[in-house]
Order: sequence, then C-alpha cells, then structure tokens
Amino acid sequence: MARDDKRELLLQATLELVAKQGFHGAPCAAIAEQAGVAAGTIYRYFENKDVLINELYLSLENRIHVALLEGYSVEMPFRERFLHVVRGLLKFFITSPLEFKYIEQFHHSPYGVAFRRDRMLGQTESEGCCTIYSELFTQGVAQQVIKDLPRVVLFDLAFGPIISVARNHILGFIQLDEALIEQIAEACWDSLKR
Amino acid sequence: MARDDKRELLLQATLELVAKQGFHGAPCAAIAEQAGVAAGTIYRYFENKDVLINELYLSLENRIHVALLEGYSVEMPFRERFLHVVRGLLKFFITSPLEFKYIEQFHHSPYGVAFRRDRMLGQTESEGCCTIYSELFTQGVAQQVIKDLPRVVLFDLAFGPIISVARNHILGFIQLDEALIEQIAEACWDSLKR
DNA sequence: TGCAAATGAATGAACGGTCATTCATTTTTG
DNA sequence: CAAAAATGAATGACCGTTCATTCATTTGCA
Repeated sequence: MARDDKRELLLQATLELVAKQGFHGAPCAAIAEQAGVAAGTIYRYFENKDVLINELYLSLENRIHVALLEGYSVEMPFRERFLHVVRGLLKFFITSPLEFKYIEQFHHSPYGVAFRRDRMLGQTESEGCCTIYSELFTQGVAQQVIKDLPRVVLFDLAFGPIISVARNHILGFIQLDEALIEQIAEACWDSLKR
Repeated sequence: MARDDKRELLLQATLELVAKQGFHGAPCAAIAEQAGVAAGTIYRYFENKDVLINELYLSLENRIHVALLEGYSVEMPFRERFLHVVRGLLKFFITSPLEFKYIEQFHHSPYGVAFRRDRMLGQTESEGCCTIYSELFTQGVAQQVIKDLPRVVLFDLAFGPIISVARNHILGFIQLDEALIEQIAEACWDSLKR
C-alpha cells in the first residue's frame, strides 16, 4: 500500500469517528482500528494526535474554499455573489454531513480554541481563505446595499442561520431541497439588505 | 454551612470551570477545589458527575425561561413579542457570559447529545420551556405576518444569529450596546417578516 | 541470476499520567 | 456521645505515546 493511502485512511477514519461520536469517541486506538492499522502507525504519518486533528481540519477548510470559488466571480452583482456563497455553503454542508459535524466538533473543542488563538497571532492580514467574505461585506457596506453594521455582526446575521439550518438538516429535523435552500438564502439576504 | 449552600457552591464551581476551560478543564478534583470542598463531597450532593452537569444545565435553561417571561404577554402585538424574546435572549447572554459559555459547551458535548436524545424520547408534547417560541411562530405563520417556512427553519433564522452574535460579543470581537442590540433584533425580524 | 545483508514500515505490549469514583477514617454537629 | 458530614488516599479504567521487535522488501555483491 502506498504511503499516501495509509495517511488518507487515517484522516478518513478520524473524520468518521469524530463526526459520529465526538472527540471522546475517537481515541487513537479506535482511529487506528477503523483505519485497519496498528496504533503505533499513526505516529509514522503524524507527529501526534493534535497534528492529525488539525491537519484534517485545515484540509476541510480548504475544500470548502475551493467549492465556494466555483462559479464565483467578482464581476457578479453584489446580491448574486452573496446568494452564491450562502447557497454554496449550505449545499456543501448538507452533502458532506461528516465534514460538517467534524468542523462543528472541532470549533467547540479545545483544539478549536487553540487553533483560533494561533491563527489570531499568526495572521499578517488577509488569510487567503476568509478573504472572500471580508471583501464581500466591505464592498456591500461601501456601496450602501447592505446595512451599516460591524463586519462581525454582518457575518453572524448571514452565517448564523446557515450553520443552524445545516445542523438541523443533518440531524434530520428538516429536509432541505433546492426550493427551501433558495428561500433560506433569500431570508438571509433580507436580514442584511438595506 | 447549610446543606444547600455547599450544593450551590459546587454548581457555581462547575459553571465557572466548564465555561472558562471546557469539560476537559473541569475534572472532579478541580471542581471540588474551586468549591473549597473535598473530591468525595461531590457525591454527597450529586449521584455522579453526569447528574451534576445535567442539573446545572437544567437550572440555566430555567433561568432563561424566567428572564424571557418578564414583561412578556400574549396580548402584545406579534412583532413586539418577537422583538421582546430576541432582545431578552441577547441581553441575558451578554450579561451572563459564564452561563452562555456553559450552555454552548454542554450543547456540543456528549452530555448535550445524550440530553437531547433523552428529551426526544420523554416528551409527551409541549415541554413547558419551549412553548413560548413554538406558540409564537405558529401564530406568526397563521396570521401571515412571517414567512411560511418550516417551524425549525424559522427558529434557525431567528436564533442562529443571536447565538452567533452573543458568542462574538463574549469573545470580545464586538461590543454590543442597546442601540446595536436593537439593530440586530430588527435585522432578525427582517429575515422572518413577509 | 542467486544469495545475503540492510532497510524501514508496521506492530502492539507496556508506560506514565489523568480521570471518576469509592470507602475507611476523621471531623463536625446537635 | 451518637449520628451525619466531610475527607482524601486508594482504585481501576482509559488515554496518548513510546519503543523493542518483526518481517516484507530492497539493495549490494559474486
């Protein structure tokens, strides 16, 4: 088996266990078993468990970024770009429930706290991935098409409902389809537009 | 020291430790120390740690419920009742950062998962505490003043941003004041209203 | 080509540390 | 002084990580 395969197997095993059972349900022994590998083997591919957890998170962030960029152009009218991002996020989440759950677990764990602290310290300005959103909202405020609220609040108004709706879909409390996604995206827009 | 005092001390210690450091940072030994008590004493007041954690959560849910009921009346116009609840929640959260953080930690931990599962099984209809919201949204849809979306989606649109904004206030990324709270409540209303 | 030596990936038992919980003992209370 | 409350050392379960050992594969040599 090629080196990268086993590495990928370990990442996938971690994704599944953490998504389905949380970090408490994903000890190294279980991750190794799920990957069909011995516990010690983890340490041939990752310096330690923290590194494994964090690398998986980073790769998921990147996959989202790539997905959102598809069909996105700074030439599009503002409202369209906003709706594109909202729809894109929702669709990514509901078609990738394990990834969504992993990200949520990560954010609310000590890993997420440490990660945010480190990113805070290490950010020398635009961090590549968050640029889309920042740029979008800054333009919207400047063009007076959305409410003049602090950037962070605009973020919360737009993405708070998205996360919440995605979670409830994944937990089976609602069934999102194209039509409902469109209505939700429009509702998010309503809360932002002037 | 009266019996209830020591019990209260343990609940308060748990609140503080979990809020500030998460469940990982709140082992029984630390909770006992913070409460000025020996580890074994915990088990004179709570059957085990799970019970302590869950009872604390229930008491916080109840405090929120009581706070929201203050100044609330089913006689008020629909929009006013909605804004009352949104403002009330936001104000409760930002004046009770420890309580907010505890609730978030709880929701995203194995405790929260088990709790929701148990509540699902045990609910014989309206569970007292959630009645306000359910009733509110059902009426709003019936009176055609808010969008005709699934109840759960309305919940998400209204409360997703609230949680998100409260978190960012407590983490110090924004400073909420009366004016900003009002603007946010209005924005939530915009996303719901027809 | 055929054989021996070297390599390094994989293993999993073992280790040190942390945790929730127990219980024999001590302290407080009425 | 008897009963209740509080103590904290001891216990066993579980965790992440290490490392001596195994063994399939590759390399070096005649």
